[in-house]
Amino acid sequence: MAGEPCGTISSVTLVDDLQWRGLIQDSTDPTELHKELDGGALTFYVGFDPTGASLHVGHLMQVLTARRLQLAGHRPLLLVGGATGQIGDPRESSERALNPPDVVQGWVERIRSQLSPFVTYHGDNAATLVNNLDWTGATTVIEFLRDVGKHFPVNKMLARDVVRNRLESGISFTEFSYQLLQANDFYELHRRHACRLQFGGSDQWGNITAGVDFVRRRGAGPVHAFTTPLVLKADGTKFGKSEGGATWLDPAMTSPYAFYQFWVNADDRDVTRYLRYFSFKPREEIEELEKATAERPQARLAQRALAEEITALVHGPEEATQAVAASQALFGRGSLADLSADTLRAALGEAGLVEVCGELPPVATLLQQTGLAKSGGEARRTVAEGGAYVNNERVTDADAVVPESALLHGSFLVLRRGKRNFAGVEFVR
RNA sequence: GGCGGGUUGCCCGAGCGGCCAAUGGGAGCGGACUGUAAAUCCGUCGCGAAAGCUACAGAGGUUCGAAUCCUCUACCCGCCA
Repeated sequence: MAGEPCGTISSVTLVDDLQWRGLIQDSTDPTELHKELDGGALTFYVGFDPTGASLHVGHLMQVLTARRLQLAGHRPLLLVGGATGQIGDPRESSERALNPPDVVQGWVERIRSQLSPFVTYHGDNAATLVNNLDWTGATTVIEFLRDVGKHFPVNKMLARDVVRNRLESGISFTEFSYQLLQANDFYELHRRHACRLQFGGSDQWGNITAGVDFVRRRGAGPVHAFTTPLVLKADGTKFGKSEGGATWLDPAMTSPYAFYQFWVNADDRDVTRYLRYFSFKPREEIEELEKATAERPQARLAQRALAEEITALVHGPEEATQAVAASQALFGRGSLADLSADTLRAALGEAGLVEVCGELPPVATLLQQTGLAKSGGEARRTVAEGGAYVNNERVTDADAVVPESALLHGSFLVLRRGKRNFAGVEFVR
């Protein structure tokens, strides 16, 4: 897992570094923020709502920024929203479906353990994992309406972008109330842990400033806040999606190999920005890589460096090394037959290896069994389109059975769909 | 509470009794060109080898035949109170 942070970055440079990286989109008071962040140890918080079984690369922005602040000597409170996750932050499009409480509870546990390796729990600025259900769960409706609700003018709440946009299509009182919970979180963390800073994604700006105001209205503070920018892709599609799904941090949902591939495939126009956002490499090194991308984009040096670093950070150095080796083996120039059995097995293991016993089924079935095609029809279509390969040779007949003589090292087949989707078959007699 | 409008495939959105597995766009997938990049062009896009099966919010009904008509239920959106 991620290495133990140990305050090595000089805190004098923190705000400059954050700014150079483009990590600060909005902030409540730039001067004050500067003073706070470049001053002594400060307690800050960032929240994650359990809206699924795992965090994904989109959350990494916040996770790694928290790590960055801790490395600079500040004290992180990582909040998992056991309460807010049961309510749902209003989104632009439409009302969310409520998830059952026990399901949300399960997700809370998973996300807590997922977050924990990114920060350290030792030293003066040890991190703490908190759950807003701890203070929200026991509150009565009357208390909440008196102590929290009273400080929220509905006219102001209605003016917020997301809410305003939803007035046409409709918004439940439940979602409308969401920002009260988040605002109250900031107050509670200020009260309990002397938290003085909250950050989050730019879509959280409204909720965050609501919290800043709320703390002040209750006579506490002052507290500060900033947001990180939304990660945008040059082609306009959503960051974090790849091969038809989200790129998850959970290795069971997105393998370390697939995770590595996600970063390796970054667009030239995006990769330097990603390096600044996500990498912990020093500025000079990142600038070198930017130069390399400008001069020789086809070498993909920046993509490789980024992919290896982030994979190591999320899945550990060993998994990262495996992913690199597997990628080299599969995408390398050389012939597959030249790879040693161990290398081949390891590479295919990363890409996804399926065992087949008895007799080899036709190619279409293999494509389906390895997950390269979702259905038999899709497998056949892929072959018809000329997108199916066995051992890097295009397959023309979906019903063809691969002869045993084609098995590499007597037992392996390398299946490929399109240019970059690999899977392996291990034939067991 | 009353009245009216809506709910279509991953998303948007046509269809308004047979010719509809359902026009079109987007996303996705494949090919060509490349650099595991972008842009572009081409193809493809419910499940099934096929026969066929399952689908147009849900449940019933009318009909030889329904996504299309009727009834009820759920949800959404308006207008009036």
